[in-house]
Amino acid sequence: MVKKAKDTGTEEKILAAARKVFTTKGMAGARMQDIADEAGMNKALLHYYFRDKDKLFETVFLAEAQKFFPTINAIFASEQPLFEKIETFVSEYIDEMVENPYLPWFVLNEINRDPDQFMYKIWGKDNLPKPGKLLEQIETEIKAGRIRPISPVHLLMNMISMTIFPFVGKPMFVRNLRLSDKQFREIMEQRKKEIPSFIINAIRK
Amino acid sequence: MVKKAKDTGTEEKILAAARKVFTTKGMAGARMQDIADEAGMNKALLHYYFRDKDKLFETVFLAEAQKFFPTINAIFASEQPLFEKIETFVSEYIDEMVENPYLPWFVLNEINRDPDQFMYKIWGKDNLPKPGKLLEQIETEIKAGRIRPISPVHLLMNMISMTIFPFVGKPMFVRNLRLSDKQFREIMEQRKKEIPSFIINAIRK
DNA sequence: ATACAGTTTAACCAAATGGTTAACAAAACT
DNA sequence: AGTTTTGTTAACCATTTGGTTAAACTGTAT
Repeated sequence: MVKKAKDTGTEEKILAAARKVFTTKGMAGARMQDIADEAGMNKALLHYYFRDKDKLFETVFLAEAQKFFPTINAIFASEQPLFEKIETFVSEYIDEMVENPYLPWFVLNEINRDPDQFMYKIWGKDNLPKPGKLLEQIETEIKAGRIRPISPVHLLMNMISMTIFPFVGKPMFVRNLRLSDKQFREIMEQRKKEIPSFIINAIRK
Repeated sequence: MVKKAKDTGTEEKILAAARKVFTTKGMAGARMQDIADEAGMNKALLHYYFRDKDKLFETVFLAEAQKFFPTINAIFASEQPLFEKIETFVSEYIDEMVENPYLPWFVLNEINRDPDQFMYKIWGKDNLPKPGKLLEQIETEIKAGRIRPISPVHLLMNMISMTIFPFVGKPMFVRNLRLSDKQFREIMEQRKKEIPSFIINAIRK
């Protein structure tokens, strides 16, 4: 009853290939044959390890989605003061996306395909991300007169938007601002400081 | 040689149906039969009016993309002072997207599928959107000491991100913040004021 | 009425695609 | 060794899907 002995890691090869194909072409556009080719093996093997296309996709997708919503709850719920929390959030997200630039597009695509089904898979029924604490913190700061009055929802949206959107719209930005890939990465690196400072300037009294 | 006489507007029906199906399922996920069903007619008619799937898609796509990049160049190049220009941009874009919420996702999806091909189709070879003037304006304001020093590229990215991303990530926001469709629309309406004021607070000295 | 062009449909076709199967190879086990 | 279990492949199958065709229908001009 030992686990598969030798094994060059066929299963891993499949997952890697599937990830590549699914993330670039999406579920509908991906072909099982493409994945088999990419993995350098027979198509039937995909079915041997992962029953069918749906199952394979779901496996890949869940693994990727975990990256996209990483320690989000931990950050939201932590005891850090507001400004620090913003810095942590922005910085960690950008780091993740610099390494996997296709991620936001892939995940958002799925969310759009079937929002309810999706959210349910990621967070279980009740493990929803709770921005509640963060929203409270914002209100507290406003009442204490330390930051300008702003609807917490808008602040949250602004932060998330500025952090994630450049990656979703990367081809657009790269093309229209005539950026090289290296330049783009540098700019994203800068944004880890730039966004928090932008936000803080906007709200600090 | 009169134009097609009668005509209940078959061509328009096809386009409307195709738009609906393509924008919700994407090019790869859309089925010609779906479109025919949606339009209430025989599949062959689609080919009669628009040779093949690619042509039909391109027709729909170009029409939609025009909405997404509407008067963008006019705004960028106008003589309005910086702060007003920001207000105009945000406000016009949000108006457009409130009416066609699927638009950003659809267009960005295509850009990702084939960035070069796409950009080429939208703006011709040279009709690229020129953020140059806007970027200059920003630099002028900085030199004049009226706004804090900030890289124009970041400012541009921030503005575009805050404006567009909430629509791309709508299902995510709606779900996690537990918003009704009506509430979402109200929030977007608020953002027409909120975003410019947020930006101005962030950069004004 | 008849002819005729443009329009619409049902039936059909070939290629693509997800999935299966039966045979074969390689370990693992006795 | 031989036998059983696991991994891998080529060939195959059924369905889906984009696209075609030939016939039928519609209106208009002759």
